[in-house]
Amino acid sequence: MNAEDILGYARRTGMFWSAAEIYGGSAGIYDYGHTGATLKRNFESLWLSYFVERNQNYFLIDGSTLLPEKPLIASGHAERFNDILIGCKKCKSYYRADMLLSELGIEIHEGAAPSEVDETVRSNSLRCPKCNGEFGPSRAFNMMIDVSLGPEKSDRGYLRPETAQSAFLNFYREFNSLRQKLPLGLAIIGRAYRNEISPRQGLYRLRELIQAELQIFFDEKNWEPDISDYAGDEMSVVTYPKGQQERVKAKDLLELGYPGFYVYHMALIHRFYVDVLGIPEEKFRFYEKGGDDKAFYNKVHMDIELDIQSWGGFKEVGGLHYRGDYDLSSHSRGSSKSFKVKSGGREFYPNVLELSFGVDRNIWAQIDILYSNEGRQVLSLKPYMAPYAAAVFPLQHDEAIEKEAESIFSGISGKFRSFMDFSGSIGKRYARMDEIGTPFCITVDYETVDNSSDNYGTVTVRSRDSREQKRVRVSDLERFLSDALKPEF
RNA sequence: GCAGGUGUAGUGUAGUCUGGUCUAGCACGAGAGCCUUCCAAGCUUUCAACCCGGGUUCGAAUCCCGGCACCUGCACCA
Repeated sequence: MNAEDILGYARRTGMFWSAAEIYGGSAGIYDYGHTGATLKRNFESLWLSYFVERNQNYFLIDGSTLLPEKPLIASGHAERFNDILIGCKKCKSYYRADMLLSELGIEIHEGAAPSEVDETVRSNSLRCPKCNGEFGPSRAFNMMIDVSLGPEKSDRGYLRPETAQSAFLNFYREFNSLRQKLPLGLAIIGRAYRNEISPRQGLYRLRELIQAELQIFFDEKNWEPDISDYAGDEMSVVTYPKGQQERVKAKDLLELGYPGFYVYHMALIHRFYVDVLGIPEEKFRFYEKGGDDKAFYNKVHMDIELDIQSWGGFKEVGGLHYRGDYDLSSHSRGSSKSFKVKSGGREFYPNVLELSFGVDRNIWAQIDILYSNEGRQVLSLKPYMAPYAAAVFPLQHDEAIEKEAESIFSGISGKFRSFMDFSGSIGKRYARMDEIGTPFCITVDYETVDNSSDNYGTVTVRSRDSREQKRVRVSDLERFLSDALKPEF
């Protein structure tokens, strides 16, 4: 399926669509509908229980999406997001002023204003390297979305460009509140904002996006998660600078020199995608970034990539970044407070390992990879991911059957997200549930309500993928569902 | 932001070049009813669209202008 097909599917089935679409919408801003919002929530809770809640040292926090200017100056975002763009009047090519000038061997101080860039261009009589055309006036382009605060709108703030900053800003308080133990993991699931120039391809490049991030603060010299269970796990990795995709075992990565804690989390992430979400092995890989592609503060930087047909191949859906002590040291400088910690007779800035996931991209990826419209239309989500856990159908229009169906629905609907439908043929109702990935359809038939039948008090439960049915006692339904919906980890 | 393309019911489309027969067709879909003892069946019936604004014309889905949005490429993507 291409991106258009997925958007059509998503609109039709209540997954997501352009925000404010009745006014024509706006690129890079999406709303989730009744199925999409639940799918997203399921992904978030699964992520939370898998990566965060299973570890006694990791905790969920929440942070404001609106931040004052200062922390974002300290983090480097204000400066680095403030590129100056300069465009050729003739061929309309745009350049980043700092890159253009340094290529031409002209020095200009960092943070130069557009007027200074224009003056430099004028005094050096610079022209477009492509067509020798004249440059128009340069202008600042800020990837962050700024807001003005206060009655005079005099205080500048920004919508946070990544959730990570909220974790760094709150490290000090949480570290003390949690009695100064390392490692300490702070997880945030929330929204972030970037003024992307050209948001496209559905949920790939968004101006408002949802991130699920876990920032783990640790002592670089003293963190060795037990990797023995994972040593033999084999996964696809493109290492830098080799640039070739290979199958590598976790223990081999250790020998290649990647830190143990890094490899441990690679294996954890790999299992999350393949075992827990059901992504086929060959559609998952790590892609190591180096050189200019790597953020300067990262010591090791791997993108988590999935092979997504509608996006034309392997695309980034998350990242595993060893950020060193960049974050706490820069906020120490920025705030004039020390975030060094004392441990083992040493005083140091905790290092940070960041697990970062784009929630929207992961939702799209699951639809892309797990939806099939060849023959039957089925979304093969893991049962615990599906927007509805179960649907309850009366086989036919019949008073006793419908009454029993309603009673079953009210019995399970508070515990499992459930759906009920009385209309149309049974096959059509099954098909509708297949399309949005409902793993189980519970059908009340004549035997259910016939006390002379051997099957009295039982219903048929149809599995989405096999279409097979088995009879389950109504009184066992709750246990059946809770077993079947248990996440696989 | 630049260039090109596109914009018709919930979805996918026909019609646009060559203005009228378009009271906008089709398929899927959705609703109501009938039928039906398990996989999008059938029958009856209903619902629903020309992106927005202006202009030309006796007459505009169709031509022109402006806007908005989307798609593709370029540039951008700490």
